[in-house]
Amino acid sequence: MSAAAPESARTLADRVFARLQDDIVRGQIPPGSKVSETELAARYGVSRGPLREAIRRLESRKLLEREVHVGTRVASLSFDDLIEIYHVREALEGMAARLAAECMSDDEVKGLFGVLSQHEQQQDLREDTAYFQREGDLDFHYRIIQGSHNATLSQMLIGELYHLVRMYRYQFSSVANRPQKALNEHRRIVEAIEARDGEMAELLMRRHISSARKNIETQYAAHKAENLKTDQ
Amino acid sequence: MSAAAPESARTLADRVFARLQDDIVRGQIPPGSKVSETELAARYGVSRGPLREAIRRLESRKLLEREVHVGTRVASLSFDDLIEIYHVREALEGMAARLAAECMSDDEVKGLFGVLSQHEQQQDLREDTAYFQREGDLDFHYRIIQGSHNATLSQMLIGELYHLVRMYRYQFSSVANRPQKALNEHRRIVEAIEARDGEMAELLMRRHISSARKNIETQYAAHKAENLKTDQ
DNA sequence: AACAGCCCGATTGTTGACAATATTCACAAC
DNA sequence: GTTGTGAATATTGTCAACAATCGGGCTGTT
Repeated sequence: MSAAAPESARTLADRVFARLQDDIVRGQIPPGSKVSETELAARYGVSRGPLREAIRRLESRKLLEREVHVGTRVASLSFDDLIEIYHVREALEGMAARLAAECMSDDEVKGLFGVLSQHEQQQDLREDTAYFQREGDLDFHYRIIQGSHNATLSQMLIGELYHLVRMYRYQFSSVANRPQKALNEHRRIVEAIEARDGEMAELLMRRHISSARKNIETQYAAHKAENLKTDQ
Repeated sequence: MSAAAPESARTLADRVFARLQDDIVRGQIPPGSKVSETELAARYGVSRGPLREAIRRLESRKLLEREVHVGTRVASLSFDDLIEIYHVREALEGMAARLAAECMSDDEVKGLFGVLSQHEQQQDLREDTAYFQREGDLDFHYRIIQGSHNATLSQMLIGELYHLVRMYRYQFSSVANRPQKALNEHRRIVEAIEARDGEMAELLMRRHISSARKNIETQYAAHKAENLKTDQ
């Protein structure tokens, strides 16, 4: 299930935008591959007009890269790109947690606890927590972001950055590999929000995301070392 | 002088995108006004195809709002929108200052000092500092953002948010009204960066932007009170 | 054999015409 | 006077054809 269009959008261009975005994020179209307009138009049963509008929008979201008179290719995230994204996430989601602590309604906080205990139960039930954790992790972060009641912030995180993060996760079949630790961190963030302690919520969220980033960085270092070894 | 296209872009759609964005930001097209595609196409001497692509991209940047089968209108920033943007700026530019302190080259730091003393001189020369301060302020912030060496971060701030901020400033003929205080804050931020103290740089930058936001909020309150008075 | 220049095919950029939808205005009914 | 219905109109959404540009391959020369 994807977080695509509200309901099948009213216009062709919007629909093809949603479908194309989904195909890119899920890796149906290989990252870095060149895509032809006529080919895509045929694939989605659409003329090139609406398709080009969709392409321009996906270009704005950094999911496609265009070279004038040459063509469009699917974005391919480097590790460096991902690190950049995590720095931005740290800043933005930290602020989101702070605002959520200040602005969330009591009902929203209750819902947040619900998500939390649900994830903890799934954690108990299954040893293979990775997959659930992956989507569950997004659930949790989504809720807090929306809880900030800041549409600009939500748009930047959910509307722009998260597609890139999801694409990366599909691309590298990457899963959260410290689920228990993450769950503990989640709980403490929620507790700070419940206590309406914005400063603490921000601090904890930033640590949470910073940890994830450092985790990626060490994986990257290991990966690079591995490649060097096999290259020799 | 605008921060528009690198040089007259290669394609019509790109050119009309840059020109239309400039016209919107500078208020040549009144905020909130409905714009017709045929009208715009005539205005820029372009057919509707490229124009629609430009519109989609400006829609992504929140400079245009579209309603299906109804039309497109120029975005009109509310005070609430601006407050939202300043919260995001606080988070992102705080992170930018931190990264700048860690990543900037010595030359870049030197250039930052140059901008600073230049602004201080202008401040000395003229009592009417407001206008210079407006562009100078952007200069300063631009430098630090680029100094983060984080393209994603730069794109979000310079490529997306700043157009909205600039549009707002044109819309309300708003100028920084605490230039001396801002200059002092700028200097301390630069000093923190020079000392490679990322934590301090972030803290100071966040305070700096937070002050600006609170300033706007009080202006807003005063504005609202004024309106209530005149309405009665 | 290597390289420069040119031509051809393919793809993107652009256009104008056609179809579908929403707004508007007039008119009639209550 | 207001409200609801309907056609007319203007605007957006979509399409297929045309023009401009790039990349690759061929040929000819050195």
